[in-house]
Amino acid sequence: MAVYSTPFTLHHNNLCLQNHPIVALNLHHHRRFSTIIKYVNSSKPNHTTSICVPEHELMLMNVATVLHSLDLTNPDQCVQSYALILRNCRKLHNLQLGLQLHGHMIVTGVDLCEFLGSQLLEFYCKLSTVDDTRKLFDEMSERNVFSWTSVIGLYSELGDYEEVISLFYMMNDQGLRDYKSGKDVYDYMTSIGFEGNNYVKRAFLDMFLKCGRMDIARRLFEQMDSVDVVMCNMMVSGYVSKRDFERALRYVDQMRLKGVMPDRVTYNTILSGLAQVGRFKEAAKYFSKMDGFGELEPNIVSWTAIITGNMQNGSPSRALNIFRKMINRGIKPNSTTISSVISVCTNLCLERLGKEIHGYCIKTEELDSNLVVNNALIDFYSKSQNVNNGARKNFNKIQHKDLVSWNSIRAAYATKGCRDDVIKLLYEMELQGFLPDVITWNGLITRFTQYGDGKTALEFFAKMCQLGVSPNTTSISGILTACAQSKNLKMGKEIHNYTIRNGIEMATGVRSALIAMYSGCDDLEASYAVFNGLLTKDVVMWNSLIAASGKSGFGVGALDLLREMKLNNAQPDSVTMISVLTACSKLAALRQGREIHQYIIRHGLDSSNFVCNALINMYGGCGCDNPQFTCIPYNSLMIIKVLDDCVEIFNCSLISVLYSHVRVNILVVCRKPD
DNA sequence: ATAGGGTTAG
Repeated sequence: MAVYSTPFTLHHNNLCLQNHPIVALNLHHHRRFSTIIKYVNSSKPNHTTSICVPEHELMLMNVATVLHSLDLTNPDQCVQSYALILRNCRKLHNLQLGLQLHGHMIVTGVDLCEFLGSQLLEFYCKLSTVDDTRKLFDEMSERNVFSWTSVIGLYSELGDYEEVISLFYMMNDQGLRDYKSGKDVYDYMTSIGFEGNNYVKRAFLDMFLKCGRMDIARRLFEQMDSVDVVMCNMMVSGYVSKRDFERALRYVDQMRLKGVMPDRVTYNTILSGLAQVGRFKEAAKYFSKMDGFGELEPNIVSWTAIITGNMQNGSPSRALNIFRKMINRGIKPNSTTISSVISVCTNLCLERLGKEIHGYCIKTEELDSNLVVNNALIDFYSKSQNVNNGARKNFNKIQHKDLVSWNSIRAAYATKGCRDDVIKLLYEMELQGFLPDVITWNGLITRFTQYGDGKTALEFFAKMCQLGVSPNTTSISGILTACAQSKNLKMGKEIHNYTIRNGIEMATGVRSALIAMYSGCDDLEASYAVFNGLLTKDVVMWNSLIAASGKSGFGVGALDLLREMKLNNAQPDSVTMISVLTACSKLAALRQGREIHQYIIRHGLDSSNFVCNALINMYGGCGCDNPQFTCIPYNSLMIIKVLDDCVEIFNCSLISVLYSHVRVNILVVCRKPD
């Protein structure tokens, strides 16, 4: 593991510090102290001691010793000691000592972190006055679920339901949704027969729905004396988020029976749910139902739901078409629509359109200053290789940056392979109080791999593990690709073992990455071994092995696999075609290439531009000149024509040719030469 | 105070 030249202290990992002399000394004190506390707590104390010294005095004496020996340069150890004493003050009902300790904490300036704060608060809750407890709670800068639970529990015991609910809303606002503390409060309130008004019930309904406890939510909903459209929509939304559209629709019927008419929010909820899972036809049905229906007329939310649904389900060009239709209808996009469309531009490498939309944003104050829009723009400029004048400018513009902003700007530098800039940004971010998450590391791993620097990608993977961030399947696939890229078979094998030990080798993405890793490290036999070891072989696995064989120069094997695949009743798809065509190209196997071409036409796989490009490549690789292209479908010929024009007129390299309905609309995306 | 659409990895 390389040592960074820049300061790099993202976490206080104290595990490795235990051998440090000062720390060891402190640990010694800590252990001694723990023993005493354990002894004080013990229900059967040692007779000789307990007879002559009362428990409280013993406690005081030893606490004083510990406080004097606290090593203030080791915050972690201090926190542990303070917390331990506080816990025991609580158990021994020693208010005075706890207050003294709080005073000591203020004097020494120990950081009231989430953990210590929650311990101190719990002490105040149990032993001190409500006012003092509340004062502490309000002044605490970091609150975790335990802190909220303590203070909510306090008010619920006092029977101050208004305060319980108001704290509940505050907790939800801060993004802390804790099912257990909510359920405790709820159980407590129902147990003493407190019914609560509809406001209270609505707050609980919200909580149970967000925790996915449909059973409790449903019971609560049925107990309501009266329901309004908002509460019905909450139920519909709950089922939609569970992807249970049938029940969601049943609630729509039910609300009609109760005399509540579904509104635009009801339809938008269902619409967006369907669009998010790619059920566009049904979504469109609801959309057209709303169309021309006065109050239910699709609004910006309805349009945006359809656009993002298409975007997130692999149809970005369709998302763009819908966006254009929306603009033509005179509907003004807002920040939500814009950020989604910028993401489309990023994915399709639509540089001109992206810049046009950026221009539109600059003219509108609301869009220009929006965090999410600017985050999307950072990524857009990063993917179009414009770091300093694009991504960085938007990053600097953001007043209150969030983790996404930092992740995006770092990825921008990673795209260019700037390792030092990335490390500097990690350090700067830490100073701002943000910790890197799994997306941070995955972003760095994949970008550095794409740049061709698998070594740095591996370095960040190690750093990620060292900091205790658990790798997920994306991290694993990424790091396997990095191993292939840097031909690091040893590390690749280690990762393979890791996946087996942790039971994550079953994920499709990981399996195909394993196959690609071994072939990339020139061990095609191992790729075959992984494949043969699979119990079920889906088309993705076949494609992975075919691609691996082709790339390793074993084209004959790739063609064999295609035959074998058909015999095993696996249906080849367009990805299969691309791989086998590449193999044919390398083998100059024109006869097989033509056969595959026939297969492509028979199965209608020629609508993908990638397949067409592979066909062009195959005929070219087999030494066919232009006349031979007559056997290529009409759309490919057009692409070639456009490609030639492109090179001739603009003198640029073609990176991607996109078309939805080729005869009608061809879109060529170009990149200036580097 | 309560319901619908958003950005970063793959």
